[in-house]
Amino acid sequence: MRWELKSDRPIYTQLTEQIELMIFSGVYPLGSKLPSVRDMAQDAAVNPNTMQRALAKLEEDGLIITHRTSGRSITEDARMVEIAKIKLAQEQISEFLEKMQLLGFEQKEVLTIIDNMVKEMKN
Amino acid sequence: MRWELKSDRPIYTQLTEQIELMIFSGVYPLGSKLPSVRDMAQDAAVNPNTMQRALAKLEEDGLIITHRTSGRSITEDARMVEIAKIKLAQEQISEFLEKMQLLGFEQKEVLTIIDNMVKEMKN
DNA sequence: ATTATTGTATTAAGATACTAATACAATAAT
DNA sequence: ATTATTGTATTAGTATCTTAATACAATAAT
Repeated sequence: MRWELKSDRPIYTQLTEQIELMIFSGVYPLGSKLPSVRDMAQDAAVNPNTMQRALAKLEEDGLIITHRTSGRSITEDARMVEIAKIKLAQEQISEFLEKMQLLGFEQKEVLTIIDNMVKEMKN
Repeated sequence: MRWELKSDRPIYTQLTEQIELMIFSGVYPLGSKLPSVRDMAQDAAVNPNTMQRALAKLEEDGLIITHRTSGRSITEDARMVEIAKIKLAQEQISEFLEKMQLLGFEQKEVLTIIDNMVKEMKN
């Protein structure tokens, strides 16, 4: 695994995102076992606690399951993954819309502007 | 002026946003003079430096002009205000789209999801 | 029963960011 | 010319967040 870790944001956040993506994309299939915290930490050249913190978030969201003394595994439940994906998206969107609203933009306006920006990017 | 200052985000950021909104909404009309840093700081119950930092951002964006020893005023240029408003929106949107992309969402998907969320909110 | 491996809790160190205190500089007002 | 008012620079204190070091606890493996 190639870890992309920049220093402009917390390491653990980036780890969480990247692992989450690996789950979404099937690098870690449903029900498969994860390496130990220590191994993953070493692989990412990071302290075990940092990796643990990254994993804790994924556990909160129900993506991975912890077996006290025999490691962690990805959930068997495909819906869980889908739900997590959508939940994540909605969190981002809500946060974003709130900001925009705070800045005085109507939701309609926001949609229009995004639509235009997306169209422009395609050129 | 009623300042809404929570402690979950930097004070200066919140000040900037609120002043910006006041400019957008005409509370401070084009060309009008702003109170002194010290007065505004006292009004918001904040250290002058904090208020100054908030104002610095607005100056960067060309919304306000500093007259070395005779205070600050709002720009006369209506386009400046409009540009600032759009710039602000685009910054937010870019940042947002990047995040979503990082999480594995296509821009089309993003538009669809937002569209649905906005529609749901209206119910 | 012992050992090795797993996750976890606690504490401390380090870094960063925010705010405040203070002193300085420039100039408009008098 | 003096004074009061303006913005600004510098420094320091405080808080918070992130990461690491270390020790603990539970149990699967032997």
